[in-house]
Amino acid sequence: MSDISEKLLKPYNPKETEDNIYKLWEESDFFNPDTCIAKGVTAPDAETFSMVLPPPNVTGNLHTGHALMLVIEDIMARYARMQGKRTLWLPGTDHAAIATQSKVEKMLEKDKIRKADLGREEFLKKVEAYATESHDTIVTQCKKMGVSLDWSREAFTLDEKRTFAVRTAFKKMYDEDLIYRGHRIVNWDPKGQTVISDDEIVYEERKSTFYTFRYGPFEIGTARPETKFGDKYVVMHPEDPRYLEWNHGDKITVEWINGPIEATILKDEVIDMQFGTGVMTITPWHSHEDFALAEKYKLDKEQIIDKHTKLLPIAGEFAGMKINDAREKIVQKLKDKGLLVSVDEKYINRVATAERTGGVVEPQIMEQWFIDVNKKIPSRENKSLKELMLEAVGSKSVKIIPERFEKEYFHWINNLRDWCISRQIWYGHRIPVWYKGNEMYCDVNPPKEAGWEQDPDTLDTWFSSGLWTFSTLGWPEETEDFKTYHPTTILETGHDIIFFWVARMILMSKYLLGDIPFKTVYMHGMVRTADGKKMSKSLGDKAIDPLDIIEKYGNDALRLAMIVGNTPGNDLKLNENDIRGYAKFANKIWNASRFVFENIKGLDFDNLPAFDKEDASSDEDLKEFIKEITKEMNEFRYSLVSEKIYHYFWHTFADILIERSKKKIQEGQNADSAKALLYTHLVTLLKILHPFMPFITEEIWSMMPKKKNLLMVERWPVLK
RNA sequence: GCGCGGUUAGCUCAGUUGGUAGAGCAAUCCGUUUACACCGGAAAGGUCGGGGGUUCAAGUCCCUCACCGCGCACCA
Repeated sequence: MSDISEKLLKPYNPKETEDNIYKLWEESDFFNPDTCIAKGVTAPDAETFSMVLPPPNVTGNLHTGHALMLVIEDIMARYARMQGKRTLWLPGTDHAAIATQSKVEKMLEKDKIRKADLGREEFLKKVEAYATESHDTIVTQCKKMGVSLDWSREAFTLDEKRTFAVRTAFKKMYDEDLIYRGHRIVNWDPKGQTVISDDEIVYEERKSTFYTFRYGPFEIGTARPETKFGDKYVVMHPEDPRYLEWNHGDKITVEWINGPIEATILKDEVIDMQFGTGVMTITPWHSHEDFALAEKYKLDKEQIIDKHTKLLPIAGEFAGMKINDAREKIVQKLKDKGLLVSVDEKYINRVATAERTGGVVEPQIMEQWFIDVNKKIPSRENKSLKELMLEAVGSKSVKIIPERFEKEYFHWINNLRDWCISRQIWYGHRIPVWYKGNEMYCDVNPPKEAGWEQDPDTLDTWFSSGLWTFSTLGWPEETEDFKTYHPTTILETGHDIIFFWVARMILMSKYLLGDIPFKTVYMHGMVRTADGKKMSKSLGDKAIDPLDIIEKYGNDALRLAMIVGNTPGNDLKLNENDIRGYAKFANKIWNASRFVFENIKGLDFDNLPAFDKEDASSDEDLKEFIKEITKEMNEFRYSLVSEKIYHYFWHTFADILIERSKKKIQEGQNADSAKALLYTHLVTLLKILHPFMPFITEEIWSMMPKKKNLLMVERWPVLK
C-alpha cells in the first residue's frame, strides 16, 4: 500500500497506468463470459447481453470514427457486465474486398508493379500479407482504446469458418432461386475494373458542358455526345403539342455523326416536356433509364463503350479512342456538319463515381450475379426479401435509435433494386459456382470430377458482412454460442452504413434464420474536426489520430470528450479543449480519491459507522441519483449520464461532501459518519464512472481496502 | 423535386410525457484555507433562426419562411 500511496501523491498519469490496467483485465480473462461464469462473477443463468463489433476494414489504421464506436460499445458492454449480465462483445475484422485490394494496388503502383503481371495467386499473397499487417495494427490499437472485447472469439470475414458460412448462405439462396445470374444493366467502375452495387456509388456535382444538336427535324440535348453513335430511337412526350405531327413508331432518316441513320420515334410519359427541347435520344447500353425504356419497347441495345472506356467500332473513325479524348472531336465533327445548335458550359451534372476508387461509373449491360429482392419465398411464408426487411423494422422487432433512421430505412427498401453481388476483383469470397460447358454447379465444395472451372468473380464484401451476427457465433453449425447469443442484443454502428450493412444483416438473418439479427440498432454520428470537416481518409494526415490524443491526455479523457454532448445520430465535433478539460477531471477524481484514502484509515469496513442526519440525507441523494441515471443508462442516454456523473462527482462529492467532511474530521464531530460517507460514496461513484472511464477507476479501485475483485466485474449499484 | 436533421450563452453542445433556460470551454472579479492551481468562491452572459397558431403556460406541439447539413430521385 505504501508504494501505491506514493503514486497517488503525484498528479494522475494515464501513461503509467493504462497499459498495465489493460494487461490486468486481459489476464483476468473477464472479457470472456465463460470465464465470468467459471469464476462466479456471472450467474450461469444470467440474462444475456451480446453485441458484435462492426468489423474494421483491414486497410490500415484506426481513426476517430472507430474510436467513437469503440467507446460507445465499450460503455454498453461494461455496463451490461456490471449489471451481472452474461456479456459477450465479439471482435473481428473485415476483409473489405474492394477497399483492401485497391489499397494494395496503389502501393504496388509505386513500385511500378501491376496486378496482372503478378497473376491472381501472387497478387493475393501480397493482399493477404497487407491484410495481416493491418489486422495486427488494428487489434493493438483497439486494445489501447481499452475495449473489453472477448478476443478468444475473434473472427475475420474471410477466415475458414466465415467462408463456410458464406458458401452455405449462397447455396441456400441459389437453390431457392433468390440468387440468379443474368444480363442486366450494372454500374461498371472502369478504374477498379469491377461492377459495384447501387449503394457503392457516390454522386458528385460537376460542372459540364451541355450540347444541343440537330437530329433530323428535332433538337436533342446531351452532356455526353460520345455515347450517341448508336442512338436510333428518339423519344418525346405523347402530349407535347410541339410534336403532335409525329406518331409513335414513325421512322425517319436523319443525318448523324457518321452519316445517315434510320431513327424510330417513340412516345412515352417518362419525358419531361419542360427539360430542354422535350426530345431525347436513348442509349440503352449505357444508361439505366434508357435501358428501362428499351426493355419496355423491346428495342435494340448496342454497346458503344468498352470496359476501358474506349469507343467500339460503331464509333467509326473514333473507334479505339478514350471517351474523354473523343468528346471534343465528336462535337467538332457535328459542328462542321452544321448539326451543333448550342453549347451551355454552365450545366451542373451529377456524376456517379465509385465510392472506393473514385472512378466515373459507366453503366454497362453485363452478365452478373444478383440477389432477387422481390421474389416470393415459399419457405418464408411467400414473403420477398424486401417484405422481410420491412417487416423486421415495421413490427418494431428491430428498433432503430434514433427513430428517424427508420424512415430512411423504409425509403431505401421501397426503392431497392436487385442487389448485384458479383465483383471482378480477386480479393474476397470466390463465387461457389463451377462451370463445365453449359453446365453450372453450385455447392459449398467444388465438384469432385475434373473439368469444372470456378467462376472467377468474388462476392460483394457486404454479402459476408450481412452474415456477421451469426457467422461469428459458428453458424451454420448449431453451436452453444449461437443458441446463447443470437439474436444479439444490440448493434451499435455509424449511420452511414445503415444500408450497406444494417439492412443487409436484417435481410440475411430474416431469410437464413427466420429471425432478426439484433433487437436494437444504435446509430452514432460522424466524427468531425473542430472546424466541422468530416474526419475521413480524405483528410489524410490532417485527421486527428485517437492514439495521439491518448498519448497526450489519456484514454479516459478522450472517452468523455466523445460521450458528453454526443447524442445518437448526430455528428460530433472533436475538440481538443474538451479533451483537456476531461483530463483535468481525471486528475480531480485522482486527488479526491487520495483525500478519501488518507482519511478513512482505521475505519472498520465490515461494520461501518452509522451516518449522522446530514450524511444520511446525502446518502439518500446519491441513491436517488443512481436511480435516475440507471434509468437513463437503460435508455442509452450516455451523453446525459456522463455529464451528470461528472457534475455529481465534482460539484457534489468533491465540492460539498469532501469539504464538509474536512470540518467534521478536524473537529472530531461526527468524524466517523463523515469517513463512512466518503468511503461509501467513493465506492459507488467509481462503479458508475467505470463504464465511462475504465482505466482510472480500475486503478483507484486497486488501492481500495476490502476489494474482492476487479472493478470491471463489480456490480452496478442496484436499489430496491 | 421528395424526405430528414440542425439553427439554444463568445465557442462546442445538452435539454423525452409543454410548467418562468443548462453544462463544458473562453472571458470577468475575488481567493494560494495542505486532496487537487489540472484548485476554490462570486458574478456576468440567451427576445432558445424569423413570422404566425394551439394553450392558463411552448426551446419543447402545429403551420410557414430563411439559412446550413444530409439522404433519395431526376438530369435527354
